[in-house]
Amino acid sequence: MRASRAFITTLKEAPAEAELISHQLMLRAGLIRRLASGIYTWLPVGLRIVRKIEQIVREEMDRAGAVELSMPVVQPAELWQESGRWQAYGPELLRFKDRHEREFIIQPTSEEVITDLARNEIKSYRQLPVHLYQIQTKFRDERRPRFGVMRGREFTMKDGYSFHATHEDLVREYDNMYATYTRIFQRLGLAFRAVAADTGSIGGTGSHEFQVLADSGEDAIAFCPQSNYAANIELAEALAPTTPRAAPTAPMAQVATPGTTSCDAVARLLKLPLQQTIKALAVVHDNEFVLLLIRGDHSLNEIKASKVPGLAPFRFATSEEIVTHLNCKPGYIGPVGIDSSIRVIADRSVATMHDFVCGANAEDAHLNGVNWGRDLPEPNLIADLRNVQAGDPSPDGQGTLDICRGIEVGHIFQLRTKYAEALNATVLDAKGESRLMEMGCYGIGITRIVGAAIEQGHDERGILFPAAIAPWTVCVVPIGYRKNPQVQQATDTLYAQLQAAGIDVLLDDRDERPGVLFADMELLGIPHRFVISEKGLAAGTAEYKGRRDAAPLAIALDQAVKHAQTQLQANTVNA
RNA sequence: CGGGGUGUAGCUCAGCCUGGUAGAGUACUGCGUUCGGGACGCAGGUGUCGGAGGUUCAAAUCCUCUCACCCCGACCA
Repeated sequence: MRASRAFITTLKEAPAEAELISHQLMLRAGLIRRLASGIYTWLPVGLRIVRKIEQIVREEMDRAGAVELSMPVVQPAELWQESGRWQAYGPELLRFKDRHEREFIIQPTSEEVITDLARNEIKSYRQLPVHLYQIQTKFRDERRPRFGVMRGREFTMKDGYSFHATHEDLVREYDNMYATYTRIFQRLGLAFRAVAADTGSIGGTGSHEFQVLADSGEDAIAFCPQSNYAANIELAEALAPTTPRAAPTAPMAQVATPGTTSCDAVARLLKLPLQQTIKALAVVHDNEFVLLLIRGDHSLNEIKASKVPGLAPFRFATSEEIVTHLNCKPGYIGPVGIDSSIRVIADRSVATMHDFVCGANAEDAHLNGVNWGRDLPEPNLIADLRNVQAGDPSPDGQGTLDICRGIEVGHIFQLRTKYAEALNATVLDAKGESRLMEMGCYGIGITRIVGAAIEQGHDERGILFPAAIAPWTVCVVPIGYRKNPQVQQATDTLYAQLQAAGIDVLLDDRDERPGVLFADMELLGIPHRFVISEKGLAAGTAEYKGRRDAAPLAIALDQAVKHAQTQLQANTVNA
């Protein structure tokens, strides 16, 4: 393609709306333009990237035995009412009425429609397994759209759904998808990690997220360098300390801590390690006031807390409620001397502490040297309540955990019979008996991948796209294309040769100074560049430079195509 | 939804406090010079100052309301 026809609309400065580097670069490179909050136009250059990602996903899904279909973006409310998600999904589900006052939604996913299709079309176990997928526009009315295309409201997702006669067969397909997703993200040229994920209301272990590793990611990942363990921090188990609780060595004493409300500040005031303090978090479940105890240097994992039997759903108590139940302002509350009707749930690490520090339930005061059994009753319940942190033992017992951040770009999930049950999707088994179909679902955030790839690959000059998803893999930049006939002829020849070799090449024929051309090609992240100049032609060479290379290389003109092919080959192997 | 912030030329922003002719850079158009790293000169076009109401002789500027957008926290590809 010729750059003069490609609708390249780059910006020197990033619009003020963008905070994240990938968002800034996408705007500057002219990949997207914002239409409304969380809603973007994909400009021609950006769309090329999206299409390349889609194509890789499509090829690998097809290779894995899935078949593509397309379901409507607009779906009738009835199916969503039948599944219960009309109520459960909440305000993120965009609803509207047609001219007949009938209610509709714009799909955030398509479990209802696919299950409806399956129950109508699939009657026998002999028709199974089936795996159907689509690459479609989704809409989720996010509370807070941000980071451009990484958390937009309208986005493109590949969503696949598989149907099975048995759970064993679902597990087989789940493993198949795990391998397929691994291939897809490898082909896309991304550094990623598959991590165990929360299965929410379904339970069990059947869910993995595929996370692109990036410091700006919204998710925290706990992984073990010594083993294969990796999990979303929401899920990663914090093991109970192996050393038993030590005997008390000090009497309990009240100490004055005026104006000192955080564990950190208390520890500094008393010159004690933060690990010796306890923070009490007051929550309310179904009108019951409950105290959760976490070690001072730990943070509460709300997902874990909401899984504690008899605690979900919970919310944090208000200041007024805290004063009512503990007769003390927040900041100085603790588990000692409280009404015995108040349940105390302690994190595993708290349960083995001794001689610890906690709030005294009196303003400007804490207690030091507190010990379980002696100064207060044993906790009503001991549970895993905290987020793991770096240095914690790995749950698989094979080393210590480290923490990194990631961007979720894929998620695979064993749905089991949740939707089949809600929509009564059954087949007859070999004995002629009716059985619910087992279901899996598998998502890939196509448009999010563009942002994630840029987040992972950029420098001060712009984007560093992996060759597989770059808008063009090679560009040819002539110096003096419109002024020097020799340059023009040599450029056209190389361009034609590269095209004939099946390479996706961009010829920058724009009537601009060389600096502008170089700057744009680098901003766009095109991985390979040839420069044709009068100087080079005199020596019979073109100049080659990889986007990540420090210095250019002179290549004989008749070797240029071969050189490009070699570079692309190397690039593919790397990816 | 709670907290913070911003709306002035396509883009980045100044002007607002202290009311009085709407500005700069960049981008755009024309001409000339320049041409291997986002050139230079000259000339030119560019705005309902987010919107509505109010105060005032006079509002981008002060007041009220409203809308949009961005950032920080609870959800998800």
